[in-house]
Amino acid sequence: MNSTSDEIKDDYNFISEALIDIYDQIMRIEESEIRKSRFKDITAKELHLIHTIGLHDRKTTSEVSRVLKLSKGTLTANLNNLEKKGYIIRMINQQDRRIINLGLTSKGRLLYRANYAFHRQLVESCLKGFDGSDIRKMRQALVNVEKFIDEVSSK
Amino acid sequence: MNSTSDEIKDDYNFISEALIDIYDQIMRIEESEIRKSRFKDITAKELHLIHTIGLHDRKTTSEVSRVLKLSKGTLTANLNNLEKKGYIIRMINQQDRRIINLGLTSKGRLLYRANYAFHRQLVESCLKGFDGSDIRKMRQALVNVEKFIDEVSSK
DNA sequence: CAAAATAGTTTGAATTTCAAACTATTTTAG
DNA sequence: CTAAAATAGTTTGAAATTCAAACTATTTTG
Repeated sequence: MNSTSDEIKDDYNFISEALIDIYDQIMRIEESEIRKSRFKDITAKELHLIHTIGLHDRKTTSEVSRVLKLSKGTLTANLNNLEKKGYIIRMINQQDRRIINLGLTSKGRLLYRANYAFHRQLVESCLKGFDGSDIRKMRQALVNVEKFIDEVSSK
Repeated sequence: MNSTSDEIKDDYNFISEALIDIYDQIMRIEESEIRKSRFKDITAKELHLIHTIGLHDRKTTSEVSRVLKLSKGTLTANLNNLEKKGYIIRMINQQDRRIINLGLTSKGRLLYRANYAFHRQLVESCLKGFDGSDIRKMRQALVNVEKFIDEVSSK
């Protein structure tokens, strides 16, 4: 297929505008879907934190605060909330007792999987009708964005 | 090109995970780039608000709070901040003097354009090496996500 | 083994948010 | 035509979120 430069420019604008709107909406819908389920006490931010803690990684508080770019104090507060609500557990590392390893409770793991399923659904709907080569393109686009982000942040 | 079902499944996972990370990073980098420029007093949220107010729309406070899903009180507070910092103006609507129409000052318009340029750069880097038909696919993917979001929110 | 470094928590202040009450204005219904 | 209802936006007070700095407990280093 061929395209004039103007048509492509128009696509760029469309994509740029759509991206801004879509992300906002996804965050909102992700939270509201979760709140319709048995996990009514969870915010989008907490979802993100639970996703970062992950199923089997036993990450430390410092690791998580570095990844999420939250101060250690803020993360402690967030973890207290999630612990109170029964989603996460703190485990003292027996090799180095300064360190807390983080894990999900069974409730936390259920939530993780529900959220993961939602993301999958979203990606599947996004790529509906795409073949293997289309999907590879999509992947490439994301790699490009990651590269762009790296370049901008390291300059 | 041909792909096995397993390869495709792997791509789905990659895309799903990448999307989660990327959004977070974009927000952060967007703010940090803006803060390196003459607009040092602006947060990512304020950037989003300025984008929503837009260059020429003269939206009302209610419209903006509906779009951004912020309470009217919260929006009033945000607008006060941006007004104090010289980015926006409130204009009393002379047809209906209850209504405030919102506009950007020249400083606000400069910021809008700088942010817009950043988004364009991002999208351009994302689509580097893509031809017209690839780009159309990309557009389709976003339309698909929008449709998914609409379906989920209306069900 | 004492000093420095590290992991995580606590503290106090600043910011952001919301819902509800409030003010000003316009629309509606009798 | 006017009193009541509705609407647009602001104010208020409380709750939640965040951060940096001080702090506690533990481990590493010299």
